[in-house]
Amino acid sequence: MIFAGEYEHRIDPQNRVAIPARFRIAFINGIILGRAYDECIVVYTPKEWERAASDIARQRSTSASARKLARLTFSGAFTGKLDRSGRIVIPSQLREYAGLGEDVIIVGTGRFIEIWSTDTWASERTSLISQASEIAESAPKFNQLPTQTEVEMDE
Amino acid sequence: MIFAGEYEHRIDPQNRVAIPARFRIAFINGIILGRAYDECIVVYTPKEWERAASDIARQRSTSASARKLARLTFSGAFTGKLDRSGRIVIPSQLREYAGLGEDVIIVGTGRFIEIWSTDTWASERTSLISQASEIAESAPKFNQLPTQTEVEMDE
DNA sequence: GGCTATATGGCACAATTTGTCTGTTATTGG
DNA sequence: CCAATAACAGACAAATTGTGCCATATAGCC
Repeated sequence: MIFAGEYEHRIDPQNRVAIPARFRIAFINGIILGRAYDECIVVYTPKEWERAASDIARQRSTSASARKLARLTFSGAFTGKLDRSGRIVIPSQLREYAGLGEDVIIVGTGRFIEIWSTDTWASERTSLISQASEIAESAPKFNQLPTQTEVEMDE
Repeated sequence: MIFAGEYEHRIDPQNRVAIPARFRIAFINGIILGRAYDECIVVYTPKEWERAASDIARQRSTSASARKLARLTFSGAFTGKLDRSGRIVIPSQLREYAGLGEDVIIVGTGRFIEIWSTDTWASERTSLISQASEIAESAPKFNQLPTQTEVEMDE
């Protein structure tokens, strides 16, 4: 499944937020929330998470940089599952990291989802749009996923 | 099982600390605490400990650095098991080494867990996040564990 | 306009964490 | 060698937190 679109949602007093209904089938086997490299939360499907995590977990821990990468990646990752009404709990560490208030924006970004604070997203969005053609130009041709790693386009 | 997330816990007057409930199934056959290469305690599953230990023990003892590594690793390792409420006793040597006070942070870092003093972790965490992109790029693709050493992503 | 499906608020139960207590073992001093 | 005290390990219990379930309201769609 390819995730796309922006959706406005609200975090309840118990730190839960509803995943947009159209995305839920992708998370029946669980959901992984991670600290993104940007000021937001990444949401992985188990499959996508495995792809991102297994290489990192396999590294030898005698290397300091390997340990750092593992720590960075895994310390910010939380596994969970949807409740009966399609919600997930947002761990406080991630809420704080992404500066989430009550209102959040859930953004589909292809192979995964992102959760942004409304304000942060607003400025990110503006900046993206205004730099659109520069961004498109800088598309890296290297550093791609293996070609046999086919992305499933439908469900 | 892949360990992930940060969890705040407290050491009781008898130097015991609870392992986060979601991690416990991995330790039903025992638990090994070791002096980490960084300022924290590493927590291995028996399986993972065996893998790490045999890697080191296999080396020729004609090499001075191999002997030192073995000494460093094994002298700081303690075996134990969880009590009925999922707690382990932290040996005083390790407590002192990691500078643990009452409050500790238990961090999942992939194949094992780490126990940090709250303060030390706070600064490590900040440093990791601020260097995130450098760390991500420095990821060594070499020096991985054998591929047949599959990392189990789910329970 | 009504109906279906989705989002959100609240509530109750269950599980987890942590503090305490007791029994046992080891150690030290008489 | 025995006894007393201190440390440790195990078990128990309570309180807080978290999780799951249900009900209601809202929005979108036919």
